[in-house]
Amino acid sequence: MATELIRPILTVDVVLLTLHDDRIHVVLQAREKAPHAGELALVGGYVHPEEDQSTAAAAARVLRDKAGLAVRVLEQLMTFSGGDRDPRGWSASVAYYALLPHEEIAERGDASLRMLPFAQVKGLPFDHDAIVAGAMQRCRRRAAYSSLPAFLLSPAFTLPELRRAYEAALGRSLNDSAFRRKIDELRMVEPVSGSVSKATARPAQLFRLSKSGVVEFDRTV
Amino acid sequence: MATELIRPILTVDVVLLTLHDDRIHVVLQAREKAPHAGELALVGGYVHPEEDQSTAAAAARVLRDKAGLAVRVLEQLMTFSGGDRDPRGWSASVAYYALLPHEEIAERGDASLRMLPFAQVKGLPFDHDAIVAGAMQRCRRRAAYSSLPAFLLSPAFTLPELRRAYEAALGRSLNDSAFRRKIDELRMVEPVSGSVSKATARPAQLFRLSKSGVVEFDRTV
DNA sequence: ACTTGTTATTTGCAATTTGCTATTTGAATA
DNA sequence: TATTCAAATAGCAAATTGCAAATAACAAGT
Repeated sequence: MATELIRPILTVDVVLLTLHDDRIHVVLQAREKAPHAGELALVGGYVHPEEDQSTAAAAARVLRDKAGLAVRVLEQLMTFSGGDRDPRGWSASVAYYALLPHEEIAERGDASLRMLPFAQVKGLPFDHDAIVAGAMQRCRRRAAYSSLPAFLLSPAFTLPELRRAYEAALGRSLNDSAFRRKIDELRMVEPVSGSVSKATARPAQLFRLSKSGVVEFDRTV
Repeated sequence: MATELIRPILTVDVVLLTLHDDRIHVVLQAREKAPHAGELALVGGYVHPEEDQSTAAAAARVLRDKAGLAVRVLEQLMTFSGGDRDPRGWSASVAYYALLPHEEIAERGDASLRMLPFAQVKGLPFDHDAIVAGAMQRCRRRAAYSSLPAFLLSPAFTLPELRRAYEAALGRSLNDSAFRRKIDELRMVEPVSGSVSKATARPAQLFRLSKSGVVEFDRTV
């Protein structure tokens, strides 16, 4: 049957999110090739069936090869498709989102990476604006009942830092004492020895996640 | 570049969910062609780039042509991919889930459709077991803060019916009076003239959704 | 050493939300 | 007309959440 012969282009795109200045930032990279060469866009690339075990593996490979990054959280968002989204033809892009601490980008990330506050991300090529918007919406919702925002931070963090990560992800401020109570009841974190001095005030206790991956809770955070 | 020439197979699969006997059922169809000809599997098919505007359009087309159904809710779940999931080669399947009232299937659905309680769905070909499990998990979570379960019912329904739909979707029983209070506070439904007699007891008021699509709430239902 | 400023952390209570149970209502049936 | 059944409502107890004051720890200046 002829239709089986027409196979669309399959790509992956990764929405890299991090925290800076108490705001979620999107990590972008100037495109090396046409179309839209030179323009800032999501980190992405073709799926290579002969070497990628899955689209998730393709996303991890692209992150590694093009951005020099390894992430602790890489989750699939959804697939964007159609004949108009890419001038090269009918295509489907499996979009992923990844969270990583800000230091990672500076220390290990490719020098070509740029960071933009989410609110300022617009005018990206292809349908990348929609992909970014979708990723933020997913993260917002997921932040409400999971440990996801903790992955915007280093493995060891303070409770005020964790609260600010949640606030940035949720887009609203949280009551501090209620937040601590919840984190405690949900058994989300455990203390690690050491503390952080914030220069001119009482130092905060350091914590780490009690489970290594993203945990979903029954209740809201 | 050679890798651009190797394009994987792209398909869509739809997890059709409905309510029967207060339990979520999955609608399956015997496959017409190899591989796995004759076996029950998800309704699905190839994406046809020349006629499908998007994978969502492909899913709607497949539902229409292979199952004879039009659904009010068709949402993307996620994409399943890899070299092992289909003997025809490296493939990606964009999975969707759809909800529809039980009567629809009997009245308009193709005669080849079969309905199985979710708990009994296993041993499906390809990775369809995983796709069904993913769809149920997504629906469970989404049911907690949206009007999704209402789409398992006819457009006009009673509050006891709506509660049972939520209970089936959430997998736990709900307190009746607390449920009514929530539905009221969320302004989810509005009464329609007429009522339903349940044979031997007080008839229930009929309601319809106040918004036509799936609505997400800030609070839990 | 002592005071002041700043942020972390704890505590207690008020307000809200939720869970539970009993009561009332409306229709079919005997 | 009395009885039965499920729908719908009402009222209170328990749990959760929001808020604000009190306390703690450290740095820097007096």
